[in-house]
Amino acid sequence: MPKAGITPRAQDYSQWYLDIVREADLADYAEIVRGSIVFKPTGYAIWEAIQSGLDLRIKATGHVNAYFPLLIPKSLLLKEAEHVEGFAPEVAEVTRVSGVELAEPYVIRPTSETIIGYFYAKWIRSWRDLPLLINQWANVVRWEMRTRPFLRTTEFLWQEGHTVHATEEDAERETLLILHDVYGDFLENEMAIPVIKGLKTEKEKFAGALRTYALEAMMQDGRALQAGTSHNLGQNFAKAFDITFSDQNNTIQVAWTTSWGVSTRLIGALIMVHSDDEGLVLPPRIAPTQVVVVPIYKNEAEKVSVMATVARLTAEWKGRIRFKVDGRDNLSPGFKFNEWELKGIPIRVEIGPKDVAKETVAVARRDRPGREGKSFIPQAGLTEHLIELLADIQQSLFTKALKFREEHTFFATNLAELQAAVEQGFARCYWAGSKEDEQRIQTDFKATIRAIPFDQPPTPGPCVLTGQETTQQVIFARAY
RNA sequence: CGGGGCGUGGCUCAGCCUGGUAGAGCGCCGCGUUCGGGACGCGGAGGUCGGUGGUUCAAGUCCACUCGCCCCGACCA
Repeated sequence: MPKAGITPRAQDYSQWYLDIVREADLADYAEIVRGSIVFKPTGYAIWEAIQSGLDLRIKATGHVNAYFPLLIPKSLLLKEAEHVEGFAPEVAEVTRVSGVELAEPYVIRPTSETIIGYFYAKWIRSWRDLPLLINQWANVVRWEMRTRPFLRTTEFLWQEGHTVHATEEDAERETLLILHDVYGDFLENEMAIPVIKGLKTEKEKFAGALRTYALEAMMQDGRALQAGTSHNLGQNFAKAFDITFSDQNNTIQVAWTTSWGVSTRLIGALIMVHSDDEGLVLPPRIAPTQVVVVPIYKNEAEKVSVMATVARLTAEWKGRIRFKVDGRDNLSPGFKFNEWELKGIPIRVEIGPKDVAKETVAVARRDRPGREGKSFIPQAGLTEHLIELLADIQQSLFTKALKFREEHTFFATNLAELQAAVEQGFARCYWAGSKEDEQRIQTDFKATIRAIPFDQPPTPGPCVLTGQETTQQVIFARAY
């Protein structure tokens, strides 16, 4: 039974997504600021959980955090030709202050390669200064044409890593380290989102990059969402910003740089991968609250004994389970059950007079909504049971998402199959086409090459478009 | 930016065609009864009708402009 206020996915997937955002109280429209949202406390708490999981991994791989200015002199942005061209349409400028025209306008950063490049050129003198491994948590502004809460907003929050290396190999190793050990590990193990990792085509790569690697996830409507990118910038930015160093032989060398980022879009991915028609579903490792306790009583005497039991049981949870007790007196238990399901709390524990008498509790798991996911278990050993259950929910969410992706991925040998596949999910196929061919597929089928996956076949086959023999397979999909 | 739809109490919407001074349900506040899957009764508060300008004796209603949101498309994390 779908919740009041939530459009079923099958009826209108876009509307379902917006309903979840509103009903789970994640965000509010900042209708006075075009394309912007307010991250409400529940939505921001999810971002904080994402931040802490990523920050841990970013630091574990040797990076440190810093912060660079929001405003970038316009002249700096213009230094890398391909980069300018890529971002020009979506850059906002500050041209006047107090009514007076500025001698040189500033742009609000759409990303920080340019201003960071300027400072890196100042800071780096010797091979001993390398590698330089810095990350920043920041907001950026891109004036996109069409916005959607979390998935694409005018201003968004993200982290952007910017590193400098002495050799091309080092830069490439860094780019892949981030892709696998930071993003891939975090997405799959913390967010329970299975990803396809691979290389972007020339058409899809970051403006100014040598090559771009990305992680692509499948949403429940079969569309792809780029969850993160890691760019090997080669020497393009180093040349434009004069990032050079003296090597061991005292020869001046141009450095190699990388950049990589994930954004608050991940919250959108989280919603679209796991949630259902009952509301939000949060993986336990990301959920700001993992267990909610709903006490049940109908008079003061029952309240006293129930709350005593709640206090005794939850005392053991501190430091092991993130939980809260819903002590609101004005709402019925049934209302609370529905509300916490809507908000995606992984486990609900109900404790009433019968449980006090029988030394049991009712435990409901969110990944199986309604009464179906509810069982009565003894109070003895409850803490361990809940911890195991959280791990089980985490695992089953990942397994379910992976199964969905596999069931919606099809191998295409011709254009008709390719079209049919991208209407359902991902199309995997041999590809030897040009950039123009890729554009044609996009025009005809609304699908783009999301990735050239790392796992490639041992044997060649005919290109889905040209028929030419090739060993390269790609993933086509409609994308967010 | 192009095509379509929509802005009226916190939310969902009616009223607009055919101008006459604003309504419903839910929510909210108070009191009481309730409480194991979205409780009920009684009483109450709450709206310069997205904004600006115009037409008119009179505008939520008609006209123009503008801002924002949603859907589809092109651009993108």
